[in-house]
Amino acid sequence: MKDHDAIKLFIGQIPRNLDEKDLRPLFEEFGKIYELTVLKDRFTGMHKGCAFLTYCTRESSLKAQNALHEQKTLPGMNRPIQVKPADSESRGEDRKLFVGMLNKQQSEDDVRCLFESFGSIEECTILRGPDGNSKGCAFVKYSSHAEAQAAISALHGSQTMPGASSSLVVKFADTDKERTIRRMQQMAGQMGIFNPMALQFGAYGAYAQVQQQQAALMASVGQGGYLSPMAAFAAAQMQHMATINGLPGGHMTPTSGGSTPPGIGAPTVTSIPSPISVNGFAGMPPHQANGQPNAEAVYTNGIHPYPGKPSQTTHPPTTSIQHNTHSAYPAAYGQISQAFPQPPPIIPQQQREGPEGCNLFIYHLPQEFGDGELMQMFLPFGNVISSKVFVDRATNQSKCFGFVSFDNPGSAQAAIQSMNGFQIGMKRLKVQLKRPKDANRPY
DNA sequence: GTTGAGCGTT
Repeated sequence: MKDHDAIKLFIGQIPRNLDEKDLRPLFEEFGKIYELTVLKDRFTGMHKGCAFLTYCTRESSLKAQNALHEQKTLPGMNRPIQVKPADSESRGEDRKLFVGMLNKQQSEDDVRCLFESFGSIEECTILRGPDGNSKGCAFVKYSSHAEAQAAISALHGSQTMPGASSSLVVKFADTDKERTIRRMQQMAGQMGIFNPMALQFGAYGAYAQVQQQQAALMASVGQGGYLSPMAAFAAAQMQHMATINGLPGGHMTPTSGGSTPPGIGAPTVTSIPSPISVNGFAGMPPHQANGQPNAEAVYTNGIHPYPGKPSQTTHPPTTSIQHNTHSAYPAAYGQISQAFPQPPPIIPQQQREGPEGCNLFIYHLPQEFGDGELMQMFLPFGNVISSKVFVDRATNQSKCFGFVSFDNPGSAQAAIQSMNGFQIGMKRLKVQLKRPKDANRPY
């Protein structure tokens, strides 16, 4: 075993013809070796002329470092051997902690008090915004990894500061690499790089797929059985379709100042869910050359007839799902991959609001709706750059209102036209432009 | 319950 505070060493300038067993004798005189690994090229497997070495004790590492680093040149090399803490070790990152969920009133001294019993603190900084206000987090650097680890064990989650929303967070600070990634993400967010497809392809896609299948099956609406949010919504749409087609049954009706939800006029209702809906792309309108959504294809819940597709047969549910899953997916994916030759990078949704006139306030959402369902509901009208259902922090329950932001005002207007007053269950959606923060002009 | 809180990485 190795000590918990042993140091991983980077060994450089070693001849490429030496492998682990050749190197061991060289290093063993300073102590027992815990691990020695020659670095090899990931692809070719070629010896890279360096290695990682971990002794069982910190003391051995230090001895080896002092005795060898830059001290001798191995046969065949023109530079002296390097023996130094690996990058992962002594950049400070392994003994530097990120502390979150602090009270914003807590000062450096307060934090020191909290952390000093676990080791000697080399550095303690509260993170502050430009205005000097604490961001509620800090960095604490100990003189050793072990001390830092001890602080994590003792303090992480141990208490909740007054005014903080959850318990104290104590963890190792980001490494350089992690920080770079974080920066890039922030930048991407600021530049408004957001691709709704990312969500489609991400975890939500699979979820939506199931939802859509359930919707297509139209299980017992309003009969007491639980319907998942999207299923309820999609089923509602279908009932709506039935209504406007003069078929019995729907209590979903369009209203709202004479505007009608899109999809009206789709003449045929069959039981075949569209390939797109089955794969979680329901509501993703075909985009035309002008980049505007094809409103006619929207909100048919996959019952928009496919011209040139002769099969209007009614399949039993299971069959239709399998049928679509297997045969139709490539077609849907083909469309997508044309639009995005490179798979789009998954960039976390960071941009909250769109430009003026692009942000909608939506009220009377079904209780079950989350961000994902909200986005699904509005995707047909354009590029949704964010969707947010307001949630009560205490109960985690939706407050039944939320926000959707588009990248252009036209989409927002189209969404208002179509969705304001749209009835779901006993409620009608209220869809309007979000009040600007500097709310001088009321809408 | 009616207009984007918050978990924050120098």
